[in-house]
Amino acid sequence: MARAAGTKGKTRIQQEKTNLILDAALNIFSTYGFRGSTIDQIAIEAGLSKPNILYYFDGKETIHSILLSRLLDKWLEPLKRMQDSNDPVAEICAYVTRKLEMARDYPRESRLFANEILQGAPRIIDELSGPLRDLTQHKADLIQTWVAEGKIAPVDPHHLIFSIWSTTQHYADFDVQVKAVLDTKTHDRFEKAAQHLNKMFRALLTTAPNS
Amino acid sequence: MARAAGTKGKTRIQQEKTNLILDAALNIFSTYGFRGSTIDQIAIEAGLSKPNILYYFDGKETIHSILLSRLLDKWLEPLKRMQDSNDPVAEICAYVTRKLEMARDYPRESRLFANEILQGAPRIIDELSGPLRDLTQHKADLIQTWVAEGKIAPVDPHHLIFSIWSTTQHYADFDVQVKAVLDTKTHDRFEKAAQHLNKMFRALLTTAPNS
DNA sequence: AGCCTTCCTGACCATACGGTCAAGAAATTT
DNA sequence: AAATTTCTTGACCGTATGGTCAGGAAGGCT
Repeated sequence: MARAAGTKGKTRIQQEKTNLILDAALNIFSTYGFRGSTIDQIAIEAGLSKPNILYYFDGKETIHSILLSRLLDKWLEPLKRMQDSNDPVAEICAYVTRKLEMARDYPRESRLFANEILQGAPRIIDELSGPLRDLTQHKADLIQTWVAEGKIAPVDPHHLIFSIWSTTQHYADFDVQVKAVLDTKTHDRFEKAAQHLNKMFRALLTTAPNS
Repeated sequence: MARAAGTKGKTRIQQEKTNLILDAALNIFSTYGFRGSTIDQIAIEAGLSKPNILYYFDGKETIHSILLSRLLDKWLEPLKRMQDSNDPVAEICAYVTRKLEMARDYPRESRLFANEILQGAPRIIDELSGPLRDLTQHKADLIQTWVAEGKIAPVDPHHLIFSIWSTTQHYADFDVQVKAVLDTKTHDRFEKAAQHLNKMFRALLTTAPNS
């Protein structure tokens, strides 16, 4: 009988509980993946009973889909904001910075997404082949014009984007490994990462076309 | 009563079956993660019965650990092979190439590893904090000497290594997304990736120290 | 062939999990 | 305060899953 399918459905208590549940579910799903998570875990995390969870949502699958669809909006936003500019290098570096900040501030979302992709993206393959592909193509075209105009060094736009995605999300998805490797000096890893990535992409984009 | 704990245990039939099972298990575990995989799935994949799987291995957990420990050796090898050289840039780029080839030729291993890390590395955190950390530190020191000698541009060795790991493994772990975004022109993605990554890391390592 | 070891499986068990439901507790409305 | 709606949960159900076991089949050795 799940009441609140949409977020902005109804009563005050529905608002509170649905948010509470979705937040708890995000913790669990991002940590253990879809199959690795149980409704009981989510219930405990949220401080509610299992039937109470099922009162607000139709089922495990539904909760997961809601989290995924919410995520995708937030996920594409930094790329959307990359626009034409007189200083493409700065524009791209700004995108890298935004993406890294997302990895720092929304690691749960990053891991939820990574879990889904890793396991073949069964629930969001359509989003990937549709909106994500279109947006990426659009921005790749933009980058291509920058290359054509000689504003940045020649570069494969799609693979540039892949490099940005992978390097930034790495600090969320592989955080355990990053911390294990860096060990004690782990506090400023995001600042160091920002400097490094900025340097790397700047170097790539400003290299002389020859060689 | 699982007979063959080690690979090189016993009879011909044990050899064949353990290899068969481990291969099937790698398919399943790398696709669905540990919790998302079932012994029945592995059994079907291997063309054996569930009790037969349990005859050769103590349990689901054991099979998974064996795969993980095997993986780690293979995983660290490309980095181990990065040695001091008169041409550090070539040395590092060769490492990038080797790593990308591993992503291309051993995507299952890459995904198995990624699944484990993503979910907090519960079963290999000791390996990360021990051998992986030591090796990484050792190679970071090597890179640092190259920087000190002015042979490569100043760069944070650890974050350089992270960038190499993330960009190369991306083509295995996020292959579904890569293919969805590239769509039709997907056949030569590894060649294009190799060119792009080579260019990127070469640019980073040969940039003039100023700026 | 006969004997012994290795290999294989159907049937079974205990637990975990997703999900349901009737009935009661809180809110909210009148 | 009574009536109505919303919220909550203990008990329960069917299935899936990891794992066991006794007994039989197959392979190897003399």
